[in-house]
This record gives sequence, structure tokens and C-alpha cells, in this order.
Amino acid sequence: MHKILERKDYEKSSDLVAPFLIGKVLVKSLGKRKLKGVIVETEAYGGQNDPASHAFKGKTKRNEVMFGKAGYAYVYFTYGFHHCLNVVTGKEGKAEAVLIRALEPIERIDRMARSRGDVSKGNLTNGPGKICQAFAINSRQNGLDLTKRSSELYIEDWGISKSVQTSARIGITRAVEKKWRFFDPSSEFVSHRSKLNLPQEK
DNA sequence: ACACTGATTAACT
DNA sequence: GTTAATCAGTGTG
Repeated sequence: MHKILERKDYEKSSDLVAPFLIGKVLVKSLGKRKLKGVIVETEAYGGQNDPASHAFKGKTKRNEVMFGKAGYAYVYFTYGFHHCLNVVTGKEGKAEAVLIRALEPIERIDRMARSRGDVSKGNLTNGPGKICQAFAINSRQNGLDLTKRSSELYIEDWGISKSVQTSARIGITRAVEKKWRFFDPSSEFVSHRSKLNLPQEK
């Protein structure tokens, strides 16, 4: 049995938790089965001191989960279409979170493809909105405790080691100078792959 | 490979 | 009324 991440793993600041989550395994129950994927891309968001964070302007109905304890899921709906999955980090009240941006699918890939409309494997989970569609994550999972194995959503440590590179965060208009995006440069499942400016590889 | 755009909704100002 | 931590499709080179 793989080790499930505990509360204390999430209680550090988001810029530490974000790279820590690279190589960890996201598990989502769907019926009797479990969908699994290795996290290959994350972004850190600060609280009221980060202009790019949803929490920047204080607590609202939408972001209230961010102001709670670490280790809970913050799922938000955006652009009229998409959900995005975050994990609350840091001390209670600081409203920090880590956005899960991309995964490498490893279990129940067929089920993910069905949810996604049978796109190619490389396009199943290479973006935050795509992950939620493939894993059937929506606002019902907002506020879930990720530190219990009985939860329908949690993260495990399989001891997978990955290299981690940083860059500016994607899709934001403020605080663009912060290098708070973390990803595995060798993974084909990272989002915006063609814009990465990486050395050639297959 | 790149730039641009429309889709569609909840929550915010 | 405006905005948004996105995506898929289209057109161009």
C-alpha cells in the first residue's frame, strides 16, 4: 500500500508544496474503480500578498476553502466551461494553494478517454481543465479532505523521483515575474509543451 | 509552429 | 456589466 500524503505534507508554503507534488500520484474514485495519474506540473499561489491569487482580495464565497486548513481540495469553475483542482496549503487563514496543472495517466486510461471524448493519450490530462474533465472532478469535490483514504480524492507517494524545472505561471496577468510554475521537463504530458523552449528530446 | 477567437457561466464590482 | 489560474478550433506561414 502506498503512503497517502498527510496534513503536515500540505502545511508548508505553496512554493514548497508545489515542487514536492511533482511525481506524486493523484487518485480519484469513480464508481468502484480508481483513476490514477502521476503529477507532472503544478503552480503555487500565495494568499493575500499574491496579486495573481484568487485570495488576493480577501475571502469570498468562491475562495472560502482556501482560507481553511491545508490538505483540502479547492475546485473552482472558470471561463464558463472548466473546473480546476487545487490543494490548499500553508497555515490556516493564509489562503495559499497549489494548482494541479498536468498528469501522466497511469490507471483507467480508457475511462479518462471516454470522459474526454476519446482524444489521444497525450491530450487527456495535459492541462488543469482537462484533468478535471478526465477525472470527473467538479464543484462537488470542493472542500474535500485529501488526507483520508476514505475520500474520493487523495494523493499518494509512490517514491517516484522526477527532475523539476520552473517558469512563470500560465494564464495570469498579474505577478508574472514569479517563477512559481513547476514541471517535469522530460514529460510529454506537461501543458503548453511547444512553448517550453526545451532542449530536443523525444 | 504560431496567433487569434468564440464558447458560456458564476461570482465579483 | 465585466472578468476569468481554459480549451478547441481556425487560419496563416
